[in-house]
Amino acid sequence: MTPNKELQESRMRGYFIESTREILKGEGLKALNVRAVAERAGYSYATLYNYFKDLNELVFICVNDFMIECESFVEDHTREYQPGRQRLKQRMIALIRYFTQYPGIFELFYLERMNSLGSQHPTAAAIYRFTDSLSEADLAAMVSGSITDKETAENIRLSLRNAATGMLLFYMNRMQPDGYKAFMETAERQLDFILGRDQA
Amino acid sequence: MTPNKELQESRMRGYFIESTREILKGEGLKALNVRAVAERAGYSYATLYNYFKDLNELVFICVNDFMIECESFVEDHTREYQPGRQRLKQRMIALIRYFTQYPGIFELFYLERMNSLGSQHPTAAAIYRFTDSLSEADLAAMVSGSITDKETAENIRLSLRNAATGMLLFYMNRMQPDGYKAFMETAERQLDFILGRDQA
DNA sequence: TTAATATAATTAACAATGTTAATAAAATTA
DNA sequence: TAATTTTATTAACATTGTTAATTATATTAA
Repeated sequence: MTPNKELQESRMRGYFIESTREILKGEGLKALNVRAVAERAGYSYATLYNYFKDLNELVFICVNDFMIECESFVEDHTREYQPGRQRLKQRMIALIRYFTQYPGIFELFYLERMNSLGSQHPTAAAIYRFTDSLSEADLAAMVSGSITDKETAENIRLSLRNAATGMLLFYMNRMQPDGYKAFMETAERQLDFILGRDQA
Repeated sequence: MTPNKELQESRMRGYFIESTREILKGEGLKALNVRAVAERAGYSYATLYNYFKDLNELVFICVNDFMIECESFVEDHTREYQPGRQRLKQRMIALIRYFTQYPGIFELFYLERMNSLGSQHPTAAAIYRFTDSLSEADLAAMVSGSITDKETAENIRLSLRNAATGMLLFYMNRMQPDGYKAFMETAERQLDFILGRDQA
């Protein structure tokens, strides 16, 4: 019987990745450390280093997973809409919902640790383009449907990105506006303001 | 001769505060630690604890100093303008300039460490209101001059705050858009978009 | 002025965390 | 089954924040 080394290794990696995911989703970055990850995975802290270069590697893997997860979440919540302005708004709302549900993931994406590694890291670049990738299709539809011109679409793209991350940053870091409901109402008003009123 | 205890203590505090300011402005948060602050101040690391509760206290003092400094910077750069939309735009540009000049201060204001302390801390609240306080007067002027209605002014206020912090966040963390000049052009376009074209 | 006391500063030490080196355990092969 | 390779664990080190113990300095009372 020839042991399947690759399968074994991939399982081991999986245990640590799953453990990291759970901590990040549950308690957030502050609670993440090598010993906590290893303990939850059922191994000693040093074992982790047999499968990953360092803790950051694990974090990056999770960031990529979360991006995919968030994208699916947004997709699932906007299936009934046609590409265009209304769907774009709903997509942004879904994005905001996802992050308020998992504040630790937002923190991970836009704050702290990303800092520690250089900006050229592919994961950092992917995060940078993340909200853009979510708005891309709808903006294209709006342009081709002559609802907006190209330049405005570009401004909307940037404004949406800043509005989403900005509002979440302030909401989570300083808990303002106070309470989820008030926050979502403000968010919706902001989105309407950026996306403009009916005009086509 | 009766020694002036208060003067002595205030001088000592000053040495540590100045040291902290220099490190934050120069090398940023990552380089800030108790031993570095104390060494630059010319004392042992433990001496710091005779004058400050902990490193965070020192950081908060600096945050407040930097807010005042930034406010003066903005004021100095917009003296020639009348209150209103044009000045508001210039004020935002000045704000962005200040933070690009001192990335460490931006990082300090909006990222990392603020996290570590609760959101109820008065310094956190002051940061939250910081951009609002800069835009307040001009927005009021725009409303009273019937250039915008109250609701729009409120939307502009939020959008400006998000745009400023959002663009800086992306620029500094991921160095995008590439280069200072391109960044400032994008920033100006964004501000124009948010503030709206001539309409009064 | 000098001994006693209070104040202030320093070194030693501890805890938490990331990481690596040395050792032990387990699995594989000859 | 012994030798070897692979994998996992414990020990250990570095960094950082913080506190305790110790030493040095300044102040006060005789």
